[in-house]
Amino acid sequence: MARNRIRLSEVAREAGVSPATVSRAISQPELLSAETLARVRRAADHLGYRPDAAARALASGRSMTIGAVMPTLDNAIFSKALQAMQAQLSGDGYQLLVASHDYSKAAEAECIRTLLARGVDGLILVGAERIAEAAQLLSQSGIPVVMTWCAPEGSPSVLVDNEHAGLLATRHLIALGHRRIGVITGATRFNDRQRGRYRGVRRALEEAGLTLPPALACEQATTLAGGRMGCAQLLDLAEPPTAIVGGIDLIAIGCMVEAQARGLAIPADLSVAGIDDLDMSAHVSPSLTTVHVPTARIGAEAARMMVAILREEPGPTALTLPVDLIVRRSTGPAPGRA
Amino acid sequence: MARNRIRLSEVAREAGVSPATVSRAISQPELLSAETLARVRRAADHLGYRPDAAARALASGRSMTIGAVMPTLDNAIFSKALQAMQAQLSGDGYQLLVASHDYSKAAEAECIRTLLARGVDGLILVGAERIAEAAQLLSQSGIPVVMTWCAPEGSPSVLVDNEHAGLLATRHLIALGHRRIGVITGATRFNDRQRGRYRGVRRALEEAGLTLPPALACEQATTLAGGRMGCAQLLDLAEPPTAIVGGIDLIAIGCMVEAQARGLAIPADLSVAGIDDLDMSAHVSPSLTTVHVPTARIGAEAARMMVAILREEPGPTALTLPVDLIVRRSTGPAPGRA
DNA sequence: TCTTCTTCTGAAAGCGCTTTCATACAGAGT
DNA sequence: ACTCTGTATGAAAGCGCTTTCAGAAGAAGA
Repeated sequence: MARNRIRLSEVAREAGVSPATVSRAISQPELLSAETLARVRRAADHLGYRPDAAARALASGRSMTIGAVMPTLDNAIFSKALQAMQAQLSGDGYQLLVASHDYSKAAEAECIRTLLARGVDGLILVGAERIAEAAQLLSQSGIPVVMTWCAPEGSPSVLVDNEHAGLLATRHLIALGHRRIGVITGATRFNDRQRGRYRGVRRALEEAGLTLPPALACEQATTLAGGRMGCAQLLDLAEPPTAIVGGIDLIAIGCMVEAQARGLAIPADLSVAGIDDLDMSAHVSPSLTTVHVPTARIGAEAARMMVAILREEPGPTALTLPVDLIVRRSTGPAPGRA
Repeated sequence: MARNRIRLSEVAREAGVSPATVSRAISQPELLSAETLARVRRAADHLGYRPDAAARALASGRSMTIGAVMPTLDNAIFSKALQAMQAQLSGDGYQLLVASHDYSKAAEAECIRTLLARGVDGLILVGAERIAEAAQLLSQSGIPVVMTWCAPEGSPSVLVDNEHAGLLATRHLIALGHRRIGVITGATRFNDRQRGRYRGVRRALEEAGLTLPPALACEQATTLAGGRMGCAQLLDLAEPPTAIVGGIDLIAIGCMVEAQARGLAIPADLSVAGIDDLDMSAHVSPSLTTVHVPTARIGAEAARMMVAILREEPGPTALTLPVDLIVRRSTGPAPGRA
């Protein structure tokens, strides 16, 4: 922190008012007479005054900082949400403090601890599931928490119905006549989003009286490479599936790449559907049928909700954003039913 | 900020020492006797004491916070660098304060202003070019700045040789016999990285005695869609190029998608090369020939350098990371030279 | 003219920590 | 025994701002 900066007291002297008045000019200008306000502003501009955030935070008990804890930044769905959060928050004078934990629940707790120590005014988290220590830190802290993607009933949240997303993708494949449908998800153990999507897939199959043989379901890293590996595994089965649902688009695209590398035509030999609707999904070839998840809006709405809560504005404190099926070229009739 | 937190003075009372001693136990434990230190630690653990970051920042003049100003988070190269920075910094007890400006120089200056007001101890920036106002803010602030990707001589930086990257990609195409080579870059006006790459392309062409007709060079958004549009533009020429260099992989991949959508075979009808080496570039079909840029390492090294500067450790203050050509399947001999 | 409000401004007490300076004490040297 | 170090701790003064409380000044009502 630069120690040679102009201080509030110097502005006060320059403007011929007390420090208290300068402080009010910054945070509660409506309390001052127009004339005084103008004088203070002129002095502040003239000296190039910038309030010291640490001092303000200490004196006021508010840091104007929101913490965001994400699994990773290295995945468009999260970096996009973050980008939207940041844009929304900075419009309201807040700043984002970012931490990521690479899908480790212990690291997540550590992130939360660090951000709390930084005195964030609120915390935006991904998913509902965390270790007891983290949950305790949160409840002790007394600051508002907004959860995204998944959340328990009753807590402030911006959600998507992951189960419904899985359901939509799978129903679409069933409607196309597919009966052997495979599913590749990310690790479900520490990831309630993937778990919900997987549940949706199963429910759609049950609805249609179909079963999901264990061999047709596998878990992989939530990356393109993971998708390739999962697809390879399914295609190597004695009875490979005619369609695959990927728990996220990255996995689905990995499937397509692997299938094409093996000389299969998509969708003639294999249909592939994803969930997320990344930018690139419309551009891969063939374009990917997927379930659109409004990632950026999740970020923006979470930020908006956080600010509303901090300002104690009334308003809905739980929001579920719609997901919808986007049919493109990567899915088609099951072989033999064209 | 929670106001019901345990304070340092309470720990002091519990441990039967002065507040100064507790403070030293936190930041300069080597000054205390083993016995006192243990007593203070026990008391702190027992009460669940967490120091208040704002108060520490105010009293010490150090916020233990580093600001990072990125063009966007919605591009893997930056989110990956950020992820690496964050991992590196948190190991050293620093936290990242992130801001993004969507390639607007005015917004960038505003980001810098905001982060400085937050009292960051250092600033990591992308690119060397910024408006005068921003440059002035930086020099006035007196805090260390590390620039990444591009930087003027003499300032602390972690660079890649963008010109060399453009050169490598283009030389490779020339070696394959291509003579009409098109180039699609991001806007070069406010982006010194893209400008450097473009320069490299031109230099390679000049070396080979080739020219770059204006029609074969175009600027587009640094997105997949931008690549598609640029490619469409080049392919619609009376004499389209036989090879295209994309200023970033995203553009190159967009080129491939567009060319394939028009029924062209890659690389038989058109060769495409990118620069960056995104994860996905190895997995698109055909896999993309590109110049590897060590994005994550840029982030990690910038963070490391920043900490070293803050600790006044000696060490190199400018680092240039190597780029190298990765030949994959998207480039091949020029038509008629197979 | 004298209250009674209202509106605006100032004085001063912190916010929770760090850090300088001073002090106390133990051991070493003479 | 007496100074001289050096080490371990404490007292107290801030860091730069916010906010409570009180007071001044002017407007309005009686």
